[in-house]
Amino acid sequence: MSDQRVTMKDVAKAAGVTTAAVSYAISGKRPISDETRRRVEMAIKDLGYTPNMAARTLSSAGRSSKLIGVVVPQTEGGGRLLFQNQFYSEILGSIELCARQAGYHVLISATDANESYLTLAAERNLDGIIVIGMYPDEFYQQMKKSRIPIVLIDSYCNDHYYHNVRIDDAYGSYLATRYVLERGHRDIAFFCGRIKDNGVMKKRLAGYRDALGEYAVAFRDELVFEGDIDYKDGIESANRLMDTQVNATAVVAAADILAIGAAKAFYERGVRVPDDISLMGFDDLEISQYLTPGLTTVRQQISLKGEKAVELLIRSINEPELTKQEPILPVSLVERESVRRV
Amino acid sequence: MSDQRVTMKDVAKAAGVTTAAVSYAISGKRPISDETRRRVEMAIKDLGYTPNMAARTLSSAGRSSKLIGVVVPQTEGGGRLLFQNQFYSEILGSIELCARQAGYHVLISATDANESYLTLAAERNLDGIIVIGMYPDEFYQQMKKSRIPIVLIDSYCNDHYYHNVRIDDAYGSYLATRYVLERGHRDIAFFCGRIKDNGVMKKRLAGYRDALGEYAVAFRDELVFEGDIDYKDGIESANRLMDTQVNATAVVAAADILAIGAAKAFYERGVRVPDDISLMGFDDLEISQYLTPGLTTVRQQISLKGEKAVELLIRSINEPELTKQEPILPVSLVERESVRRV
DNA sequence: CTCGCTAATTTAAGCGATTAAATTAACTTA
DNA sequence: TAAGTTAATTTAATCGCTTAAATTAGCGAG
Repeated sequence: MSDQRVTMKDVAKAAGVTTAAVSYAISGKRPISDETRRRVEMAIKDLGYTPNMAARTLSSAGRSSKLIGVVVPQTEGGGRLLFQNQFYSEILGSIELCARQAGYHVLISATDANESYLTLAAERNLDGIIVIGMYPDEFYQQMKKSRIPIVLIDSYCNDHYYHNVRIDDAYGSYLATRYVLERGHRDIAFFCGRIKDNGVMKKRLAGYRDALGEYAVAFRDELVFEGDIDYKDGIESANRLMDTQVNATAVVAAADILAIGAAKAFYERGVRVPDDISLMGFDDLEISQYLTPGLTTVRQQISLKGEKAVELLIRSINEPELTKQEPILPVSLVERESVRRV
Repeated sequence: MSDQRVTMKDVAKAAGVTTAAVSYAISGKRPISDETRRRVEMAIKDLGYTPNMAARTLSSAGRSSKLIGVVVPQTEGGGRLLFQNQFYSEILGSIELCARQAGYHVLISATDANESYLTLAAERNLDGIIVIGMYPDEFYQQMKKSRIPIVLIDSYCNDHYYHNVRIDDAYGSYLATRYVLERGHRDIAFFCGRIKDNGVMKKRLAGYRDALGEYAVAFRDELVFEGDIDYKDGIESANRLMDTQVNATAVVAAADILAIGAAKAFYERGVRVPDDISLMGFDDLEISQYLTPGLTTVRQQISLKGEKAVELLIRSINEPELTKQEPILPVSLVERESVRRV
């Protein structure tokens, strides 16, 4: 009702100056006498003034909204959002934290990969966007039209408009597979997402092959099980593995959730991990250490990925001419109990 | 560089009318001739015009930003955000989805429970806020000063400024405990968050007591294990349970993540679930069905919570005088393999 | 003293929309 | 045919802030 919001005008009046002086006192873009600054600060405090970002965004030159968008993929199936997956929520958490510390707010969006992000960017005057995951090519074609800095996480998009934050997927997978090989396994199945449309999975498969090669183990097509990257398809792959008699003694999963699904399927059929079959994950989700048995996996510092992405995005916002950056974050093997010597 | 954004002025010029006509054509707040509307629509399409929300928010009367804030708690420990917890990310996902469908965007924030939300609300002209979880009293005192609609999820805050969306926690817990009792258990431990500062946990404890009472089983203080609501404290409680010789044959956990932690601790010490001890959860996180054994638990439709919250918030935005609403969502028991007859 | 110079502040023009109020055009109707 | 309606559009003010340009005051130097 009567509660008009406190505006800069009110502050100006209270401090006995004009709004311009208040603005300069706040931003420090022009020298202001100590006396004036003091009075302005007092007035701000007394009145409980909060700048209105809409006005700030609108008013000339700066044109910055201090808002960044985070685009999270949706599962094709519709319904469940992919970021119900631990991985996405963890990364989202760290993005929010870092962004806030840098004075930015975070808008989330999980729209399907249409032009709608373009609209979002324009509509909300986004200063930048972080895109998590892989998308169809046309998405990247479209997206750059926004003309704002964009950082991709876990994408193998080559377009040099975009910055990229990722881990060394091939090496991680190589590590995982080597670890299993070192423990005597030779018939090693590989569970992964659809190689065709997922650069991350392509790399992880490559790492698996590299390790096999190093141990002179022939790569066998029938040991590779593709599917969606969710629990269900982990189960699905494990069942297919058990049904076809390929006799693998170990499974390297290209994602922890696939491993978790697989573990469940094995359990259901009385196949014990690691006694009857060894199981290796990739990601090290928070849950993975609490599974029974604990999942041996490749750790990537998920929240570090978020941090780096924000850092890079903000740098790119401030340095528009910054050329494509692609930091590669480290991975490491976390030994738990799901793989055993054969 | 030369890419000035397309503004309403550009559209107006292209359509040969004034911005007012364009605005009315878009909003439909005044009658516009078919001919004009057609020309405006064409111009919008041709130029690729997207309305600028900052300007829209700023310009008079409406004063709506079509932006809602979602406040997610931070763990006291700092570091890890609580919404890395499946529960929060799942609810966040559904909130985003529903909000978007209703034409709103979602700003996330996980600041510690200071006045900063107040600032956020003012700064960004938020139309409303959804607050997930319990906060200290002063938080609620502060928050209502924002004068915008606020929907709390899982809070037992009585202040009638706030709407509330929750489940029947006591009943859920009653169901869980009764289920365990029905299977012959009499020494039933209860793992939960800190009762003192968590209304949800208080209710769930009450439900546990109710069920015990119904079966004439005495409530024993030493069977209640409090802690933080995370995996670690699930482990912690289970270890304490095993160390003190209280000899429980079953554990009812007031949250799935507590149950998951407990399962891990039992596993580590060679105590088998459900053979040696039965385990009951609460929440039915997505992961719970994939645990080994599958966790018997109380399902709450997490995403429904999000949907209801958005629905209620938007209703409240449109009907400012709406009196306090508190929809209670249903719970149900999901039978899996972690509880067995004794 | 006056002139220039610097520092601090004010003036005033936007930013991109919305919207109340005024205007114009096209019809009725008496 | 003049007056009265109604419908469609324009005019112009405004939202809360930023910022280029103008103004003012104070000061040292010539």
